[in-house]
Amino acid sequence: MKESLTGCSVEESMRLLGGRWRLLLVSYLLDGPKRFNDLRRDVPGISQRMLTLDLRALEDAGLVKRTVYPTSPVKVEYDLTEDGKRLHPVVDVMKEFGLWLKQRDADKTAAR
Amino acid sequence: MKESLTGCSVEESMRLLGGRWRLLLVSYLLDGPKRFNDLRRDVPGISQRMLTLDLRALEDAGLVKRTVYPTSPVKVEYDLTEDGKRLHPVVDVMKEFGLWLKQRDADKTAAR
DNA sequence: CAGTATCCACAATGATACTG
DNA sequence: CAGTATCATTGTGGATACTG
Repeated sequence: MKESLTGCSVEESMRLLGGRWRLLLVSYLLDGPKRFNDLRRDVPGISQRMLTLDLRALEDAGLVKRTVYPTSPVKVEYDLTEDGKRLHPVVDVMKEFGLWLKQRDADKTAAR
Repeated sequence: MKESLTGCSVEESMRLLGGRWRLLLVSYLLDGPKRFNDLRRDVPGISQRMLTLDLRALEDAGLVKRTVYPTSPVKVEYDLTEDGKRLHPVVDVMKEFGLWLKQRDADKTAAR
């Protein structure tokens, strides 16, 4: 394969996952299936609107599966698909970098 | 101040790297130091403005070092710092996922 | 419970022109 | 060559109210 394609695949990933919440949602879904309001609780700060939009985007990308149980009131479960589970290493590496970054900046602030 | 939950470090990373171009720029800088116009060529589609802004952001985050050689005309080199090189695994994993994603979608399109 | 529907603010990005 | 400056457009996210 051409070299030019490899660079663009980073862009490709970021286009899908680059929002503020998407990868974060995925990181919670790695624990197992979750309901809508579970995710609202897990991700304090996200609005209903963004939660819906990002879940839809992940669903459209085939990374998340939405299951509706026709109880009353309805129960909806979100779960990673097999494709979605491919994000595990992505989440891990982002988490690790984020932790390091926060630690570094904490040290920087402390040193001032 | 936000809570220091593990999940939030994913958010932390994405806040810094979540733009359209930043991680892509880093991926090219992993090859070695590059000049401004090298990067413009490497990343077709990026505007001068965004290239400047994102390089500044990465510089401010301590991930990229900017070196000016006082020749005429001036030569400016951008290079990853040691901290910036910590992004290598991030880039790798994003590249890998992006490649897989493009391949999957190509197959999907072909099957239509 | 799990959403939609609106409306709005602001950030991100782009286009174009100009400069030391 | 390596940028700035300015303006316009698009995208992202938030607030609030409402619904089956």
